[in-house]
Amino acid sequence: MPPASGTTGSQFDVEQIQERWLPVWDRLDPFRAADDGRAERRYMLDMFPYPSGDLHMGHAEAFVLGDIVARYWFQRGYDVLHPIGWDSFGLPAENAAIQRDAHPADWTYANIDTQAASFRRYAVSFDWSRRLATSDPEYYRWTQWLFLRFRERGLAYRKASAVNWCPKDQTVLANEQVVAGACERCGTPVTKKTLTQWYFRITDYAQRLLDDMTALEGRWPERVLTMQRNWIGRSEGAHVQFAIDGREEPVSVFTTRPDTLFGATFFVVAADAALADELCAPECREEFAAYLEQVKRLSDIDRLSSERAKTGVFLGRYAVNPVNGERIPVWAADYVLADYGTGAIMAVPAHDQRDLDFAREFDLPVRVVLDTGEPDPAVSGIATAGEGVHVNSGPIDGTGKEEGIARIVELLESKGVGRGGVAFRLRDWLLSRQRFWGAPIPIVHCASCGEVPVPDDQLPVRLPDLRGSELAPKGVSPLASATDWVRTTCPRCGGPGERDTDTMDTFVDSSWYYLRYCSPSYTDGPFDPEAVRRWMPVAQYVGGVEHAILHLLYSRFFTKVLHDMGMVDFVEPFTALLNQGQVINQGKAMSKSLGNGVDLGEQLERFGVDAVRLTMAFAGPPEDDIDWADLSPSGSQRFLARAWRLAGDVSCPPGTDPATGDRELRRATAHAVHEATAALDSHRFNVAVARTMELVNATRKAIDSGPGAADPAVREAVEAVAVMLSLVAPYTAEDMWARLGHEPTVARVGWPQADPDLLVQESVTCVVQVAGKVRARLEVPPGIAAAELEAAALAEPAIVAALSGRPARRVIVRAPSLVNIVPG
RNA sequence: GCGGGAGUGGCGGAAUGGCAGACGCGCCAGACUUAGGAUCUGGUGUCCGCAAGGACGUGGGGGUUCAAGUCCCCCCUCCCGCACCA
Repeated sequence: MPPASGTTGSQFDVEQIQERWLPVWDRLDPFRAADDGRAERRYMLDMFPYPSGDLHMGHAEAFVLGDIVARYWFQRGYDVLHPIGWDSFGLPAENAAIQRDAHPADWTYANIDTQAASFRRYAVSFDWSRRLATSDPEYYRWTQWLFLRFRERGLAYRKASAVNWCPKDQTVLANEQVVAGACERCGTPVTKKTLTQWYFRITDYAQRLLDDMTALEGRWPERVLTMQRNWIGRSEGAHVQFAIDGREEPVSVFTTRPDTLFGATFFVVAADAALADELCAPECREEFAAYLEQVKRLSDIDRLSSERAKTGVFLGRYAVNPVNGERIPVWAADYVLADYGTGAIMAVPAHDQRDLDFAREFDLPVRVVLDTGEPDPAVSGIATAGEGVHVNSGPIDGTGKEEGIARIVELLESKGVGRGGVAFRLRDWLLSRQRFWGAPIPIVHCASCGEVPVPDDQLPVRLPDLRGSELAPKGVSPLASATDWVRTTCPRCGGPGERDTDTMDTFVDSSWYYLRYCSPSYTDGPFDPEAVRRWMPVAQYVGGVEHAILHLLYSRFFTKVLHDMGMVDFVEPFTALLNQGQVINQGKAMSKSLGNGVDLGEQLERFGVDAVRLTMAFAGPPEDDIDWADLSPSGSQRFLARAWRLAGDVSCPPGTDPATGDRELRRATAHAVHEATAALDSHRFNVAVARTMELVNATRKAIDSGPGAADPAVREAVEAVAVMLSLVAPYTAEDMWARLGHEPTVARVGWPQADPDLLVQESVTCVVQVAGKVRARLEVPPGIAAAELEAAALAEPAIVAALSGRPARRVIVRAPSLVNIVPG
């Protein structure tokens, strides 16, 4: 039997209210997705958490915002999918396991249980039946399955190259995980190491990842789109072939300024590219080898330092400029990147600052081919990279930049030595990790068959049982030491084989979890295509901007691949994205070293769940950072108590027709509902709360000094308050609902409708301005005619006075709210 | 350097080109109280004024408009992202 009354007494007892309603909600399970086709479906997704410990203030902020959206949709009658799960593979679990001499799963699943309990108490409207964790074998089985499908399509492949290496975590990192030359996770400067690793061919999708962003315009934060565009980094230009003395094949370079081709005075190859080694003449070998050693020792941080002088060595070879046949020296340098374009460039020192710096360092010639009217770069040291008129450029002399580019590209194409084209900054996604706690790469290496995929019916390839010090980083994957696990038979020939000992980047796990939620226990594939058709794409995604590139780009890539495989019928997974701001304290990010951390559990203990949720929602626009020191959870608690007391004051019985109630309060209710609805639709949660507060104030006034507690309009108002509060302060709302004589749960009773008749005001305050300044106010009927309003305004004594005899040169009337008189 | 975003009371923040400062915090005063870190009421942008009232006011400067926090141009400051990508 659900309790038909709320907590008793006249004191707002937070603790008692929370204890009362939690078990009731457990029993009712009010937020399970029906998926029965009776209502329009909407998918509200929060970025799933990493189970690093208990929930913190940041989680509280992010999840309350998503929860308000989900609860609002529930109230509006949608069939809402609002799932929760855990991104539960990853390094911290391994470190904890080493420290405690335990298995990473012990720590991981204990933390998941802790967070789940906290989410329950925090009253997030999850469909708990869909709970998943990426470290569950039933989940990573399908991560492995997807990897194999990608491989079949040529989208997962192995290659040797110089990769980012974190010396502390003892693992490779994807480009996206290197921030300013340091490991995104631990901040250790990243070094390079040549290894054979697995990659996803995300570069095949670069153009589509870029193009499809137009559909996200206006629905995703602009800065996220910008960051992705920058990351993909599309450049237009030309590929130009340079013949090299003594080499059969020409070397192609990419340039965005083919119009400056006549100004190329030397040629540079990335020192760490295979090409440099190949091109090096025997007499330069020694010097080159020494230089290469020096380059490899540099960390990215040192290498990227902008103050650093250019370095390089001459390779003893010459390249031939295809447009003028000029022989130019070939150098190796580290300012050219091995993995962008072809790892080689034509250097035009007059019009590219980097090339100019290099030329000045090594006394190479500088030839101006574009007159921009600026000082000679050879003298000033400043390359002129803008617009101008071409000189010393044979057939394109006299042309500008645009035309010069077009003409050169034409010339190159006609001679068969180049073509117009694009280059992307985006690199393929390095997915192997030399770590234990991740999804094993389902490949067997066989001496006679090579790379052999593990057959689907043998998935998942489960992790061996390693624990404690067995997981300590040693530069190769801990899996390699599990010899019984590594040794296997080749699925193809039956001979001896060895398992791949790397695991997948955890971003692979999170690139498809939103699909798994649609059918979390499906056993015939990663997801039931029908369920995905019903729920996807995600209508609203909520999460931190720290995933602007990594997770969101990878998920978009996965979705497009799955689309091409015919498994989904959409190309973008997340229709709308909301980036919540950070919770900071005293102007700074919370941190242990600053000692300014705020403990979520302690806040919840002191102020109650609802007050903390309300404080987060009311603080300001959801995407702004909120400084906890500026806020007042105790003020939130006071407000909730005030709202709660209203429910105890209502004295007409449930079901009373409000039509006979006080019209002024009824209008206030309609107005509050109307405004709150608009605010919620545009994610202005703080404004929605403010409108609820106004209604509480108006209702208090009506009870104490208006029509009184027995007026039916009072009940109508308080019931509206309870429903509006059910999004933000579910405990308080539920208890109010019970005190009003209703059964639980208020969360599913439906959003109030504002009666349009009540939204029309009986009279409107019209502002009368003279020369744009307010000089009088008139109470007028809302339907007043413009001419009548103008006459009334001109007759107003204060207006006559303000005009002081001047005639009205012009009168602007915006009936019924404004009249502006422009004096002559 | 390139790109993105933001500057409104003591504070967090409101405001389809149409009454700037909603709502809240804080503060002041009052009521009820043995008491108040409870509750309720009123006040609270700045300046002048006893008041009525007036002037000024959304980072700075121009502009468009009957009317600008809002639109346009220039400048200043702050935050964020990228940063040898040829």
